[in-house]
Amino acid sequence: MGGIPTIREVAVAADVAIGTVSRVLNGHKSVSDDVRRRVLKAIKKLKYEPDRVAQSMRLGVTRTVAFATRDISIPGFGAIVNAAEEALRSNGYTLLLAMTDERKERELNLLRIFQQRRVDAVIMATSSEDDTELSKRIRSADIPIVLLDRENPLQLDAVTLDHRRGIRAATEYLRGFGHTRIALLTGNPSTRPAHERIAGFKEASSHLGKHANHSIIRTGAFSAEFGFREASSLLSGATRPTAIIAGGMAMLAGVLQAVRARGLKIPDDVSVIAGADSDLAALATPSITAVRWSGTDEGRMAVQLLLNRLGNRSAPVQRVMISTELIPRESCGPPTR
Amino acid sequence: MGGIPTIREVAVAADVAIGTVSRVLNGHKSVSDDVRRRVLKAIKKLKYEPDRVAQSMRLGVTRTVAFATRDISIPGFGAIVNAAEEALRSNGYTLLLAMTDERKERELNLLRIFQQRRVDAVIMATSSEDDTELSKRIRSADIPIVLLDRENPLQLDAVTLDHRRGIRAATEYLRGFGHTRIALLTGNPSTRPAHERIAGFKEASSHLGKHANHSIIRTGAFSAEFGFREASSLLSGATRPTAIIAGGMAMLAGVLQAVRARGLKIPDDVSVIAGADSDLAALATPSITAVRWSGTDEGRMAVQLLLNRLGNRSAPVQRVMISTELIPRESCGPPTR
DNA sequence: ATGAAAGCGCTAACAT
DNA sequence: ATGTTAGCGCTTTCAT
Repeated sequence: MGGIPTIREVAVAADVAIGTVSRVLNGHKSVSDDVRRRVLKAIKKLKYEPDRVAQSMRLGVTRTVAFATRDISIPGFGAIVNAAEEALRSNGYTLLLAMTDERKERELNLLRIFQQRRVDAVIMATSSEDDTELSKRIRSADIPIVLLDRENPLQLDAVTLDHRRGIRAATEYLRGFGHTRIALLTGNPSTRPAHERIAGFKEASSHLGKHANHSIIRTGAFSAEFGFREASSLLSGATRPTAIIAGGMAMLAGVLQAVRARGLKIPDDVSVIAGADSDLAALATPSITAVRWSGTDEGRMAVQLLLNRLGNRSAPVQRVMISTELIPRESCGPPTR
Repeated sequence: MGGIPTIREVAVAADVAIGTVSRVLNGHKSVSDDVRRRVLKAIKKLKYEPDRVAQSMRLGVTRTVAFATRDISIPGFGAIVNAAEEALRSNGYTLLLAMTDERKERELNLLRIFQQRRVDAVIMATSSEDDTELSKRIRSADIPIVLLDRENPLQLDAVTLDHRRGIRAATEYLRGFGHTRIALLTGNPSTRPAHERIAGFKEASSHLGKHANHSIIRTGAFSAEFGFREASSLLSGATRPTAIIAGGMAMLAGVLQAVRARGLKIPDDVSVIAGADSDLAALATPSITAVRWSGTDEGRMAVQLLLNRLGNRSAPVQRVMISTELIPRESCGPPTR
């Protein structure tokens, strides 16, 4: 009584039964205009707000969706989350955000938390697609899960990115300048964005004879640190690559740093392509050629799949691929050695 | 029975009363070892996970905190949210994220949603500090609110940033090169980060005579678009500024774009300072001098204040200011006209 | 140490 | 058209 008003207080104030208040709240037909008015007035007077927790409990749905991502501070993820939150909110859902830090323990832990909180669905990019424990936990979670740029487990809905085509285009673009010693830096090949990039990279070189193909592939992580480390080691080697593809969302910063630390000029000494677009790529001097896609579409589509799934739990698996395109800028030119 | 197991099923499986299961779950002392073992076994066997929704309902606390920000895709906000989520999670809380889009309607709407969802507290940066309707709603929300880089309403806890000192240092730094025609671009002066930047800017010029001070201040928004628009107009004017300070998180990109579009060189034609650090500032060529602070500290501190408040609702208002520093890089030099 | 039961705020099924 | 009530899953008080 002193605290937050409940439906009961509204009922008393309007002199009706609580069931009637509930009916008004939920727009049921069979309520007389007079009663409806009285109830509405009482609601306004008491500043009553329905308790979504109680509703969740009663209804068995929370209208809450969890979004688990590696690290929201990575440029690019923000746009996805932004779009997802907006799509979710306009459908009456609320977004719950959690960082996985790309650590399996955390993911497992988060899955439990999501389960306990009874979220209606989750959107996530797992750290690995072939860890059996993780896969098992994911499949046995009886919450709909939409994978983000992952395709395993296969029975899950997923929105993926066409990295393969993007990196193939990037590689062909570099070959067009005459590059043969091209390095691709990317993440753990057990995740889709890494192995698809590798696939696209190889496809672009498949017509080449063994002797003409001096491709270098370094895998490990999608991070800026990894990009810096690998680019540094590559660039200081005797037969350094004439072009580098930074195959990760956050990787470009590390690669640029390494290039700069070695006093090299882009594109004169080394050509660079970013596997994901960003402010940095667009506004660096020289600007960096990049593989681009719409993070907004990605986030929106994930929510779309989710909503579909929530509407029909037994519908067939949904798979949507977001297209990518190469945005040529100033960071590529012919090799000079 | 077919679905998710409840405490009741665990009780049946362990052949005890549900109250006893609850006691085991919550680590109460008075449970015999034998019973505890049986209960634990039943929990494991059934893969029982306590329902946090039911707990919330019973306990009147959700262990959920809402974070409302303008746009999570703005570089800089990610780090804050990241830090906040981590701090929150390690304290058993879950983060609920929502975008305000810097629109009052949305903020009002979000406040309602947060109230309905019975979040325990909210962290937010409001779009305005002097809108009476918004202020009233905020003060009347009976949820603890921690302001982020805002200081009104005054009765709220807040973590603020020392923009004043940062911009004063930036301005003095530019004056040290001999600049007199310096432009400050920043957001709506009704918000703290804008008026504090303006204050710092003015402080750095206060010793100057009227005739020697050709400062230009343009306010409106913190966005890249605003930065682009204002920098463009300033740069194409007859008496263009010799230095520009981009006083907003997302603004640098717009300013750099404008400079580039006019074919101007930094720092030869115009010196540039960013009011917030970013990958872009650090790795642009030339790299951009920036006012820097720790977003991680900012996010963590907000959570700290929240936790304190939750521990004592009637404690005095808490105010913490995060320090800033100027990171000199390559984007500033003497004016050349 | 453990069981029984009330009750958190709500919706929906059942009465009238 | 409206009132009454069971019950969602849990914690806690009160018995024993």
